[in-house]
Amino acid sequence: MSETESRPTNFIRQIIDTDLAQGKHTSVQTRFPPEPNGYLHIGHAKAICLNFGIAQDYDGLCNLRFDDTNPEKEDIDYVHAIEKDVHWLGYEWAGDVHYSSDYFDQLHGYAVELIEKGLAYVCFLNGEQTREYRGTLKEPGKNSPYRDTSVEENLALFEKMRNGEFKEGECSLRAKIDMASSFMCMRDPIIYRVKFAHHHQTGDKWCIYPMYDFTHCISDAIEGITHSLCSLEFQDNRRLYDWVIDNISIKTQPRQYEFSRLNLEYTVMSKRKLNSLVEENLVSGWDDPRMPTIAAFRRRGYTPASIREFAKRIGVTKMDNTVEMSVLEACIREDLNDNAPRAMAVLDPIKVVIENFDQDKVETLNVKNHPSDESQGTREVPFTRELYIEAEDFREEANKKYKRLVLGKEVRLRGAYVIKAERFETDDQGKVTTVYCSYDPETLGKNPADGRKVKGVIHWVSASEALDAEVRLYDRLFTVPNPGAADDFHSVMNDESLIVIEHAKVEPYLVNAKPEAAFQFERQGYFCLDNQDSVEGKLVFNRTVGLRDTWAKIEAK
RNA sequence: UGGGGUAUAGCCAAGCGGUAAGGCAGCGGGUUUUGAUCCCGUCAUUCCAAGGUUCAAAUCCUUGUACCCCAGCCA
Repeated sequence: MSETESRPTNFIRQIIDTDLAQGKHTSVQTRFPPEPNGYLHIGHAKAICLNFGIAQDYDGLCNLRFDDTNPEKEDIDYVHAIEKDVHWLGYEWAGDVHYSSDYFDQLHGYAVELIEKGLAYVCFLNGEQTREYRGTLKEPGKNSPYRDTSVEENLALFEKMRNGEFKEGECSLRAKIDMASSFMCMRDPIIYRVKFAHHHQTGDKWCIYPMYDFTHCISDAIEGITHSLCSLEFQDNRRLYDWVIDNISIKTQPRQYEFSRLNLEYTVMSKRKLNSLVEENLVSGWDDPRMPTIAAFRRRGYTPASIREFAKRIGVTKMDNTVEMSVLEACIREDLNDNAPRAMAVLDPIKVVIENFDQDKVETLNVKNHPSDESQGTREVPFTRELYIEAEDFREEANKKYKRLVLGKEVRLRGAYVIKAERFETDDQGKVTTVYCSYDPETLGKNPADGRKVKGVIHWVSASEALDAEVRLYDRLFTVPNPGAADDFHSVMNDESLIVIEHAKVEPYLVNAKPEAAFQFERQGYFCLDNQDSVEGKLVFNRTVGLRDTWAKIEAK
């Protein structure tokens, strides 16, 4: 696709422009810093495109850094999944992957430095007491009784913490700042806690782990990050970020800027809710095509370019926002309209018998793979006496607005002939099973010579040559735009978010389909082969997104 | 009067004292062997509200209002 050529403009890029113009920086260094405790979702994609996009446009660098300071919640599997997602989106990080845990020795050193400066102390208040001492939003906290322990003793105590001489929760290292600060995070925040946990990178080397606020700013400084971009909820934390940097002997001064997270209509983005969808088997897994995860979008048939374009279109601001699904859908349709080869598939088949076509003949038709892009070539599509068409494409009678096959009238078979419905058969329930037609052999690749107008065009496949395929039609997971606001999201789940069509009929050329590669099934939408369940002998297609359907609107009126 | 943030169309979003970009969605029309695509047209006399400054205000000032975030040894 042709991604919008113009460079995005947003308040962060304006800050960078100013910094560069004023000589505050000569180059730009950003980072994408996920905690490896889950799968990336479309909201992370926004952050990835922001950070890597800025690095690209400013000839700078963007690091991939795993913010792995809480081993209990993290797993090496997530780091691999995240690396894959970032690469899939089309980005390359600078040098090796970084980990906050790479800096545990240095972090420890800076903690000791704070203690030596009288700016940190070991506190033996338990969790409950710590909370009580912290005060409330409107009332100041009070000083910990351990706040005035001598530097020497704190040094010894911290050493004992490090050596595993205290139990988890027994004590913590706290920065000595201001228990009356209006910023809750400045009320002597805990910067190290005891955890006898095995770490996926550092093994059992440590039994104390640094907290986010202490770690992140120092990691940024160590890596020479110039602009540290994070989401809005860290605005208060910026005061602590700056306090730490200002009070340790480190030369670089990274700056933190905050932007708003992405919210998407009809889905949820919180890790907790996504996790329960998986845990409760409400979806098949983290990559269930209905999920908002990167892995799910990949499996569903979204392209990296479409996600990047989406990130560009939604912009970057500090405003709370909830983007409509239609923006995402427009991005993938735009890409796939240009790039997806066309094919024909019949999802709800009824038989058509062309009575004046030879019984055993298989005519090979050459059909264009793309209506306007000649470079995509043609393919061979077999035409036979018996075909399948979509059940909804035939009616015994209909008004002039219905441009499909009607008894006694003509319609064009896409890429083939004009046919006329002569009679039909139904089953016991009255459902049409077979339509007997005649075809006009003079209409292949041209209109009827006598000037008859045939305005309808329908898709079809050869009954004998078509392949069986399972087709999965996905829809939004929830019935309301903001399911996150519901008391119980279970009550607003869309029970028709997945419709499985077991026996769809697809044209034979689709046997060559590759996982995740898109096709447009003409008149229906964009589909790709499922990357998990499609195996030799069993084709499984996922609907990425339907075509715009103005007929549905007309019909609804 | 705890603090930190944000208010521009249905949804995103430009705008940075000189008279409201763009995208998505919608609506109307044209082309079309996909009811797709494509093309054309249309869509904020007004920027949360009310005052004020100014020749000129979405932009500056004042006072309000609404919404989001902060009291994890999570990130």
